[in-house]
Amino acid sequence: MATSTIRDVARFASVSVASASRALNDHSGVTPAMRTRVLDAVAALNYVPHLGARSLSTKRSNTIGVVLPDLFGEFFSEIIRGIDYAAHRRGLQLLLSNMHGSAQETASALRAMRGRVDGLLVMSPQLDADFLSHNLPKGLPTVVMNGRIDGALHASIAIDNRAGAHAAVAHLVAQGCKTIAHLAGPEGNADADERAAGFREAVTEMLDDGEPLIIEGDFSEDAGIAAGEQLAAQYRRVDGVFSANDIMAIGCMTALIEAGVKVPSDVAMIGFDDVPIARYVTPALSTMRVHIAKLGERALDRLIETIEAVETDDALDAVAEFLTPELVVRASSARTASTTETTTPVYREQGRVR
Amino acid sequence: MATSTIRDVARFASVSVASASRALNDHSGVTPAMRTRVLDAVAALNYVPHLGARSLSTKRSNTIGVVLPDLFGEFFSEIIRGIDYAAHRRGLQLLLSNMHGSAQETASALRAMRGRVDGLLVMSPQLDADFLSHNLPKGLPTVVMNGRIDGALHASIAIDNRAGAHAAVAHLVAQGCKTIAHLAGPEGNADADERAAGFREAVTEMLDDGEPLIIEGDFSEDAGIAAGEQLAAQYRRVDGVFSANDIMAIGCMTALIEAGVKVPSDVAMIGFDDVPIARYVTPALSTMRVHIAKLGERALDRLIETIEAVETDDALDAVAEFLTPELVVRASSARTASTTETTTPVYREQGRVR
DNA sequence: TGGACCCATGTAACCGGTTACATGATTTTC
DNA sequence: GAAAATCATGTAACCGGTTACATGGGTCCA
Repeated sequence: MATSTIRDVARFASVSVASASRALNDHSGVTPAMRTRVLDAVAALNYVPHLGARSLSTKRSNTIGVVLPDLFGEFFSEIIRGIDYAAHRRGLQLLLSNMHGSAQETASALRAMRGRVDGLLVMSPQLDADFLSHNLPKGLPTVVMNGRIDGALHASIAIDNRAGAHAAVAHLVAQGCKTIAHLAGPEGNADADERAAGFREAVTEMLDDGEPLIIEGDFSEDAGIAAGEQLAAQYRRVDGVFSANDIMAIGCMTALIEAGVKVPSDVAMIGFDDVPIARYVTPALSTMRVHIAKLGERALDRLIETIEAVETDDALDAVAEFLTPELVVRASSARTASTTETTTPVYREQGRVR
Repeated sequence: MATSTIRDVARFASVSVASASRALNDHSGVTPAMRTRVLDAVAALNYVPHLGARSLSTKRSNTIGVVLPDLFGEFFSEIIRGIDYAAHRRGLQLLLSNMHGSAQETASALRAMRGRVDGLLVMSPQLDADFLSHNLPKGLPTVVMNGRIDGALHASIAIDNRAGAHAAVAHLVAQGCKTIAHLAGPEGNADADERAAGFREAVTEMLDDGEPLIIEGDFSEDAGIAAGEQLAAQYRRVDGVFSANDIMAIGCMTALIEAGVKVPSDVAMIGFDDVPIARYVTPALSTMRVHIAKLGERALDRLIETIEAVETDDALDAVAEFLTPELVVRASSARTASTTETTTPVYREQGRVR
């Protein structure tokens, strides 16, 4: 049996489509009698409204488009979880589009959102504002997550990578580290670049130790392992490592330990992100916690604000908002029994798992 | 400036909307001259087609609806990754809907897909086939992942939990375990129930040891910790644990070790799923690997087959398909230097990380 | 030169909803 | 008791695309 339309319902109930529609949408001015007639017909025909058609006429889809780059595991699920949480609270659905690969593909992913969503959440650590504003369907409210906030053409929300890097370095220095290396993420990635820049600043500020030491990486575990092996071969020089993300830190730590280097006593290690795994490795990894889910949640909230502003014609300026990472001290960097911190509030693990 | 429609394009190019549409969709029988005129207009007006409108008339949305329960972390991201991978290959988008909570909500999530998607992927470890067939928009191709395959009303794909449980128990037995306990998942969850059933069968089959020992759990780390504490208090009786998922196994292992119980020599431990964390804990966790991403990928592939079958009016029967988990031996259960396995091909870790 | 045929283009209906406006019945008001 | 106001319901246009069918100009062939 073919699925039925509102006209079938109207015919079955011997009323007009307008009445059927009104009854279905709880409009005012509908007789109880009329309402029950329509609802009976709906039940009899097992009618389910066609939401595509509805959104065409109402210009409201109750759907938010989410465009993400090809993401490293934990980060991906957490950000989706956050977005989904906020969306679900408002009865919104998510139209998901991962852009594996080329700018070409990204452009088409962005265009494919036109007419299907009420707003767009875009995460683009490697794309610049130009590209975005050129390829976003005009008039579609958009919030950029974690991008380069060049032109401030769109509302955006991102991690305060610089502050995070500062806090991480400050922590290592407080632990007595004299020579700190940075295990960097892929060049061209906005987050990675900012973390490296923050590291440079912090090191020249807090240690008068000549050139900041940077090891190239790409956010992968293998890069961390390679770095660890390299460091182990010359480890006398370095007594602290600040990695641009957790997974590299874990790889690096593994390689160091395998080579007989003691963590944290020989080399203190701190990562970035606080992915779930960080708690489970041995020694547990200190890190700059980014509340990834909250980032997604907040991004969605701001998108809603933007959408509402557009509807009421309020001009809302494209403010850039930042989430400050939080220092989490675990075994991989804890040299002194009690650590005092100044830069950021210290979050202490509640125990349980090591 | 308001976004432009195809009629604007047609007017700008001084052609009919039909021609504009044909030119845009690469139909045959369009003069090169016509095509360029239209494309010029498109460029001039920065026209982006309204995909909602298009799918209303073509009855094709190029979108797949995905309805998932509120998922424990790793599983969620992996399954989405798999689905997304297969979808992306075909140029499909995903409309995501998590059903936190009630059946009521689930029903509305399912209905909300009507008219927005070409097919549906539903994961419902706790819903029965009745509920589904009653609430799925009629005529919408659907593949059920990991559900109870009661009535075989829909195509489905799931994990062969029974085989997995058998293999896990066989492995523990091969390691010399005499008294094996099962750390169970939440009752009512199809996967959990099947794993427990498989465990019961395997134990009565391989060990003539009276009543199978089952500890209640709920898939959470805390449940694992509680179980570990409980076991430690009486550990002489149990020398092997098969946990219904990895995260409970990890919690259990942590609690055991903290209580001075040696893993694997006192108690051998094996989990289920092979979430990424399993490799990183100490000792690394043996597990039944479920290629979660592949599950999602395969589900999407089958959905496409179903959709195509509907289009060509081929009847395609609702076959249930199973993915067999793979035994992965790591330190948490490796008592003998070389382990020989019979039930399932053994996958050996490539090294690197510990 | 005229009819058959081909082919590019245009006209208008349609997908399945919503809603502005028209209509006619009922109630209110003086 | 007639005019005005109110209100439930119906008619038809509209959202922005696609496409069946109509149209008319050009080519081919007798």
